[in-house]
Amino acid sequence: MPELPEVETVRRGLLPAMEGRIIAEARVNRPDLRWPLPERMAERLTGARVERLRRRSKYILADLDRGESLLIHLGMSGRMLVSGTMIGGFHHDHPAPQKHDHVVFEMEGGARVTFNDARRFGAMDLFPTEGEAAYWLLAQLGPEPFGNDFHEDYLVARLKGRAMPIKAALLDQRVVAGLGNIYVSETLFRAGIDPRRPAGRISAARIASLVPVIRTVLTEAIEAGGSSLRDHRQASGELGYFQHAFRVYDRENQPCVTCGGPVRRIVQSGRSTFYCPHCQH
DNA sequence: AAGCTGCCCTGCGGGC
DNA sequence: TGCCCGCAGGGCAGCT
Repeated sequence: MPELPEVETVRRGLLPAMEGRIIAEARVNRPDLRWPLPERMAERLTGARVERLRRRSKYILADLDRGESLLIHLGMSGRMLVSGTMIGGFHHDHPAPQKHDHVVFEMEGGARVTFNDARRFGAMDLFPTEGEAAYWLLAQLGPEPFGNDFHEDYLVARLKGRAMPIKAALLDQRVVAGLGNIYVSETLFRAGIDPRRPAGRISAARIASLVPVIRTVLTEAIEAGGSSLRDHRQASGELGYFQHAFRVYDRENQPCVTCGGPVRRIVQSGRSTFYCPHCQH
């Protein structure tokens, strides 16, 4: 499900319930998600204070006051839902427990945060906060799209000589962190680049043009609360609405917003790509 | 070493 | 209504 905009939307929704607050009780309803949960996770979290709630790529990171950080990944179907707080002047009651509620945080002050993940491609782990750079799930990640390390010269150099299609290259989290299947298709459409083209054979100027396009697409998506196709919910349970702004994603055979020709769907490395063969070269 | 494919898992929509 | 198939916002592991 969640790419950078969805994860950022969830993080922002969790901030008032979690940042600066103590986890009064952590409950773990099963021993594993994608991988086994860390040893004694419930005990290691219960009583800890969340000093900061950050995002890196598609991961939410909660720095605790005990030298450890909690990593949360939503996989494809993961949700983090807040209840028991005031939202927009109304009290948000605790809902009935749902199937696939795998981890629950009761926060001091009455908020409850529930991690629900039907497909269980999500993950949680604990790592030493000081050891973040060496931590295996984060060590290989490329620059954040909004960070200073992500710029035109970097992207041109990083893709130079690469034979893989530009679609696959932008999906590679070592090149740039946080893009997924939706936003790569949307980015390449806006940049007018054919997703099948070998990354290293696209002119430097056109590769450079991807940098501001990526930032614009992600910014617009965050402002819309992400894209809700199937699973994505904000922490409040609300839907995102960027799917209404899709120009090509999930629009197979519908008219291109620019030329009116049909949007095409192809499969690249096992995943759908949507593009306009008339507008993208 | 880069670049493929398979696979983890559940749920849903469409066709018959 | 039920069954089967294909497909889904990710990314690791194991090949070539």
